[in-house]
Amino acid sequence: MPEHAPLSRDRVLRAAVDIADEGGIAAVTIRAVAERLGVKPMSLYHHVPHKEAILDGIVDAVFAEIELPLDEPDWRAALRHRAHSARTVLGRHSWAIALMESRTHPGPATLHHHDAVLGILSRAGFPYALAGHAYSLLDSYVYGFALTEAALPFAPQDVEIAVGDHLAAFPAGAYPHLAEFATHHVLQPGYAYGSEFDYGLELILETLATRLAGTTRP
Amino acid sequence: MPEHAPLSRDRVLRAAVDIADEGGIAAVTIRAVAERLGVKPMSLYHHVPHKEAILDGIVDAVFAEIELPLDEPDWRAALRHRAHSARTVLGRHSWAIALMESRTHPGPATLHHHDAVLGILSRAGFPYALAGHAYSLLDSYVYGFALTEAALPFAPQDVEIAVGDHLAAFPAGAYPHLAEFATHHVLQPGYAYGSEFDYGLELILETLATRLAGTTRP
DNA sequence: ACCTGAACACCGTTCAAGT
DNA sequence: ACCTGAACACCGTTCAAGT
Repeated sequence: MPEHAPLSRDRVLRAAVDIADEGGIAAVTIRAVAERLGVKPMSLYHHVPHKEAILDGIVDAVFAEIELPLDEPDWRAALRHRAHSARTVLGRHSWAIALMESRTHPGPATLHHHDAVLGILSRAGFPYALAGHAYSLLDSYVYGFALTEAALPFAPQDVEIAVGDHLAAFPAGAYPHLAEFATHHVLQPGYAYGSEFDYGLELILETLATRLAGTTRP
Repeated sequence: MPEHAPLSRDRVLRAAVDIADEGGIAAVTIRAVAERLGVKPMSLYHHVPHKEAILDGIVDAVFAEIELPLDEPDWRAALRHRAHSARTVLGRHSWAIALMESRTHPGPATLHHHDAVLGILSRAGFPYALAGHAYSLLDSYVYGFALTEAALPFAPQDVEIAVGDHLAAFPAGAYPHLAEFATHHVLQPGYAYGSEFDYGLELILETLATRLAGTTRP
């Protein structure tokens, strides 16, 4: 049984990520992590100073999963790849989005991630100011989209039923634009919120390309 | 003393918001809310079914604070105003950003907010598809920026000191692009991460305006 | 109707004790 | 060195009892 491999910070973090994926961040308790590892709660404290460190650690572990195409010469392709990967990873571990807000101790994977993205912008010839704009805009968009997607009041696959139920529960005429938008757009066959991601991403990348073309490094 | 006004769902939610503002979302416990209201923990259950309902309620209360300029004829001005207000409100209650991810029961203020934004887009002549793109993009950006800003590993006012410390703690050369970007841009006088918000917002609004000009309602 | 005391099954964490 | 049992000060919530 791999359960009895020696305990380590890494095994603690992996168990915590698995528990969060299955039951949300609230399910991550010292006692639950210990039980999954076949160990007593107190044993964890020999590998991790306190629960906060576990939370910092699993956020950093999530960042480590995001792919960074370091050998991609085309900056737009590289940033597109990073954005898609970030969205996939954050979709798989949606508890991590909420956790980011309160974690102000970036780990090595997080710092490496930021370093790599700045490297892509630098090699593409973005002046510092424009690189700052680009990074802020792209990051905000990607994390924000993941947040919005996670907060949808229904699972993406049953939009029709869920939105229908929601609308039926509304006081008649209380949210006219919402009702109109739902019936004429969201409830139409073929609609999927997820596909909005690419529209926004491409709009941002295209506009940044235009602005890059109009500058030179100072 | 207003402490002895009759208890109500509203007073419970207001107390919960105040506690979250002061001590973060973890400080919001049934017992703490009760104590602030000068009442015993069990009394809250006569006005709120369980703690989850308090969390749903305070997220909705935060949405209610965001200003919606319903009488502004210029759609860009209206959306700009909404975005600035959302950012201010989410900055004041940064715990709410994290909470949004797990709240899938939108309250009346949240629904009214979405309805109003869709109304602005509709009156501006956005076809359904473009309205969907615009809303997704703007919302993702605004929430994502608030999230990113809240997650900064230092208070905005002491970037210089904090970033300096962080860089000093790095293994030499471990994050070269980050170090270069920090010394040549972030640490320069006059830099403030907060001012990135307007760059991204205006880029999005401008590009949406261009795309709106190229469409007609189907 | 609204409020509450006691109790239950949980938390994270300390400390002293085991190997 | 690594692991653990017992204990402490907390949680949210049920239930029966008070006004």
